[in-house]
Amino acid sequence: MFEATFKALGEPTRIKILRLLAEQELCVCELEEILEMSQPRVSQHLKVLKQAGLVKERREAQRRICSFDQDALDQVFRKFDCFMKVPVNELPEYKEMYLRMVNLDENICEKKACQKKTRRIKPVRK
Amino acid sequence: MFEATFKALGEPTRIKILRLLAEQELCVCELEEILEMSQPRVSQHLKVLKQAGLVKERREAQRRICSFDQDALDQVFRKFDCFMKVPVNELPEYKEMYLRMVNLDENICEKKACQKKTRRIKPVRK
DNA sequence: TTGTAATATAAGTATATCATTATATACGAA
DNA sequence: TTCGTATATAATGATATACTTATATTACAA
Repeated sequence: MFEATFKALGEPTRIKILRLLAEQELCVCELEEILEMSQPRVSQHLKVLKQAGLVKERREAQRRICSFDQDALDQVFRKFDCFMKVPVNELPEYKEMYLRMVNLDENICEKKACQKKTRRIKPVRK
Repeated sequence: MFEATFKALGEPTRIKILRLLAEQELCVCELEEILEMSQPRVSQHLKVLKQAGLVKERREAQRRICSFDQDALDQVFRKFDCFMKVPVNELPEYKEMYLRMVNLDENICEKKACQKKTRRIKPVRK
């Protein structure tokens, strides 16, 4: 859910595009000029941003005017904040992990080390 | 600056680790058990999270106990929010882009199309 | 209806990232 | 000081991502 958003934000070119769009709406061609980047490069990054819901598009003649969706971003951040702060046992997708967490053995590490030892056929220590 | 953070958050395994650490501090071995993942896998993702400043580490005998740094995350988000909301001409690293933006030619697209046309040696249209 | 502007997509390549297996390191206990 | 636990790192392979060049698509204008 927020993965696409964070991935989109984790790339410098996309950050630049987003920052410019936060200032004013721009078409692909204008971004190309401002960023001094090739048209496919801009276009491809815009696609990622649109799929992440961070950029909206409006058409005007042949141009596609892009704009930054601040509300969408705020919403993702709010959701992420909730996700991180709610007790983990209230997250269905973490149910199994939660059970393993509360049932953690004090000596879990030693047990694992033991497993490794038996698995290790040829230790070959220098 | 926030790039490392967003990159770190844009990966499902790291999100899981972070979410678990938000519940309680855990050592590598315990994460390994809860996530049912290999030790190097957990260790490598933790490294990314630590480098992004999202995870802190405390030593206790041989174990390294990891914890989630909520304050660091909050701070990154606040900084990002400022970055996105401040006027772009106040961002030194955007100075040149800003100048190109305010000097945008109305007919920038047509000019670019013209450049392409002269560059295109062999159009070879089917 | 055809040409062209504006943008998207495809193909190819280079680099980055993720996972695994194997090995190294660091430190405490015996 | 040696052994074993806990973790880190290296090497490798597979997949993903970013960028370029080339081409396709779409819609307006003549």
